[in-house]
Amino acid sequence: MNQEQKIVQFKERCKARGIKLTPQRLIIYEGLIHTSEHPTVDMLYAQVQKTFPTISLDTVHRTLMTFCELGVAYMVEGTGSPKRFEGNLDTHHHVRCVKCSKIFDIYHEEYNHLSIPADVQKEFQILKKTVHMEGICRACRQKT
Amino acid sequence: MNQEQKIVQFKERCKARGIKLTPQRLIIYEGLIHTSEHPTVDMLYAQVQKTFPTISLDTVHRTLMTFCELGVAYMVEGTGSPKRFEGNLDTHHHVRCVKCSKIFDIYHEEYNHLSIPADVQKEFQILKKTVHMEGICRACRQKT
DNA sequence: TTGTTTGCAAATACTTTGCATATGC
DNA sequence: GCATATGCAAAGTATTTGCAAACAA
Repeated sequence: MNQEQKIVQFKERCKARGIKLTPQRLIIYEGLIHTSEHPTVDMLYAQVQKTFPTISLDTVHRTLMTFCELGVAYMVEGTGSPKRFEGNLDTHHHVRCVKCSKIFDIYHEEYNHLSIPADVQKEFQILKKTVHMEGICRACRQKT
Repeated sequence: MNQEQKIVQFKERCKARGIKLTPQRLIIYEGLIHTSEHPTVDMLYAQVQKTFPTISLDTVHRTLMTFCELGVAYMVEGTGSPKRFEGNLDTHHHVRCVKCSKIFDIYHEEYNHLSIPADVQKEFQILKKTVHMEGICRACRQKT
């Protein structure tokens, strides 16, 4: 799905859920889907502020949480703060550099069809299933 | 490996790395491996305080970080704060309840032998590879 | 018009740092 | 004895909350 289509879908989903389409929400959504760097609240705030100077950090934070509930954004798994977000809903996986904290997307068919163990199936209603890797990226290895 | 053996191994690893074996470190380590609830710093602090009342929260925090560097503990992947830790180093995976934040261990052979995509292999020195699931546990489903 | 959302400010939660004292080796 | 580790306090960062004003529907 291209970004135009995503925005159309986003608007529809807001309407369907009775969530108001404010300019803040739209611009935050656009900021989120135009980057692949899995931004923190602050990173997105800095970005959005360029075109919408009066927005508050707080609104960015609350809006991202709303997006997660709406199902139009994900919070990226990882260890610790700050939280990282993404607007890419295609099935994919992550690898995070433990030195620089950059997160990269992984597309790998093998990971998309993992079975869920029967005992987990029984106890949980599974919402998300991803492979998460940690390591040291090339750039950070060369720094040392 | 049973817990006695883990403690022996822990002491050896401290000595090998030139890390001092303080009573605080030992009691925090014991606390960590005697629970399966993937505790936060605060949870472990509360636990350890029962037998070591003068310990500081701070020491618990710093000690857990030291353990992660030593490789005798892991920080559990997830979304947001507070950090969660575990002393179980056997290959396993996690499922987290998005409602109550409880984390459960998953042992599933299929997950232990996932290949690493060639392009990831090229860019990263991978240190850890786990399957992470999110969902709603039985107890939380029944609450609603 | 009406209930939702925003922006601000203050409060809270979590984590890190600096330093003097204590302690394992 | 000496370098590391601890405990305390303070600072720093991240997140959440309460509320009046603004605004989408």
